[in-house]
Amino acid sequence: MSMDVRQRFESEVEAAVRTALGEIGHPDLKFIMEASNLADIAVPCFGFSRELRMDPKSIAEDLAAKIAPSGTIASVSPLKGYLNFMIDETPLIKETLEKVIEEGEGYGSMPKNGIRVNVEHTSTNPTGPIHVGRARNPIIGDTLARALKRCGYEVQTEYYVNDVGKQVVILTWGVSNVSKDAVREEDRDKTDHKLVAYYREANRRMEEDDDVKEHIAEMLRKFEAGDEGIIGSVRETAEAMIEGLKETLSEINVKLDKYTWESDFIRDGSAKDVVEKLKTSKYSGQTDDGAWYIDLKDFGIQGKNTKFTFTRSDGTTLYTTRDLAYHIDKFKRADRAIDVLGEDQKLGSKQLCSALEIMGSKKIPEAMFYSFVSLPEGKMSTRKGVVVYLDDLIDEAVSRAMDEIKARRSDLSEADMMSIARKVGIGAVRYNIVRVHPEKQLVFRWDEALNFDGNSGPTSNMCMQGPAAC
RNA sequence: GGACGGGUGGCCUAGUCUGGAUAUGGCAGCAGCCUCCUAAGCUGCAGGUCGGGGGUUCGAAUCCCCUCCCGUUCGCCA
Repeated sequence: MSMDVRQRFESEVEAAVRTALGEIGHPDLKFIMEASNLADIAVPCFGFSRELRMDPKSIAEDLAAKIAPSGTIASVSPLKGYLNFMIDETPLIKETLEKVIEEGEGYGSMPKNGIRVNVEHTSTNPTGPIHVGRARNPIIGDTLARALKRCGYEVQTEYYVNDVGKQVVILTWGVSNVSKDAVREEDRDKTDHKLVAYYREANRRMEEDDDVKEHIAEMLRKFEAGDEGIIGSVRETAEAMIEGLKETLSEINVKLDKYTWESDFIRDGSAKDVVEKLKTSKYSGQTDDGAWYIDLKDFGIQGKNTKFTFTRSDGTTLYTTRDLAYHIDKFKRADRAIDVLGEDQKLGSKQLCSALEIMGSKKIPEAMFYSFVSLPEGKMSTRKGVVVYLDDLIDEAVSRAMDEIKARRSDLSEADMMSIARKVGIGAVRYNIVRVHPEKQLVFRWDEALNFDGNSGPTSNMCMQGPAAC
């Protein structure tokens, strides 16, 4: 493959500077080339001062005088100690356009590199609809996955479903014990929205009624003892919830390749294997009650408690134990694993990595963290019902886009207008999330989230589609 | 208290890893631009010295040290 115009420009600049330095008697001086908004390539001459015993400004002037524009170099000029090179734009534009036409949608993609990357994202607890507090997760994850594909990686996206533990058991109790009349009818006809009402009611009753509390505790004990009936009904509830979440995700063009269920790692015994393996480690120990832990103080974990518990005193496994089994499984299928996680998972993620290291895993997952989106009035909570659902945000975005389209393109059919409104509205939502650094705290405001002006999804869409339309 | 993030014009934000020239955009504000093509747009004006203080360097938003504010976290929860 021959060099493109840009690469040619770069090597011509490098050669020209090298030659000019030779002409002033210093052919071996090191220099850097950088992009700037004043030049296509700039070479700062400050580093030469010491050696040449001259001020950078004069050096740049001397060097510029010795370089004549040729080939792809359209001009050379000295400015305040910099040597500024401009590229000849005509061949650059011509070549770029030719390439865009030739490669079409694939333009900008890198060749396949054969590296398998697993991107785990979303993985929200199946206890309620996705709310905007966590909406960063699927959007960042999906965008990352798409970018990695463009970079030539073989990408698989994956959702880890937490169908184990207290929260889903509470939900399951609610679904089978709370009557339909006891919950407020949800207006949205989706399983996640319907089921969350039972979750809230179950939580409320559990707090008020000790019998309910005991019943749920009993279910949890049976679950952990491996009671197939309970495990099965919890799984069923979680599956129903996931169906609703999948609909939401598909609304924002997110489709995950694989759903992995936490309970599977209990059933297939791999969580137990992790336990046995960790017990043999020199870092492991047991409390008086019989719970097992590993001490991670040698692994950069600091604080008053450096112990990471991996079994309860009754020998049952914990979330993180299962997560270890899950990551071991992932690495059988991928060369790299990237986990998109809320910032509350930072310590857990670190512990996971250390434990994997102790177990002798050659591969360690990479985490990408994001901070939760909050409301002006504070944090969102599914249990308390203080939330803005992603579904509502999507609807609102699409409806606002629809208003705009109606106002300017009344010639289109209703169906066409709707189709455009969906693309524009959803693009606005995704772009609004992905445009800011993931770890930056973000407060959700309707007018900002749905602003279609300036630095927004719709504007970038137009920039992309404008030229194509021509 | 420890660990880990974030702090950039009135508001939002890029740049920080890999130190360079007048610190990137947007929103809001002001002044303009459609007898034709998407004005969800464009042009111009005004506004910041990058939380604060030291240090390294010819040069610091960027590296080092100290400090303040905000967030997350430190469960035999998930």
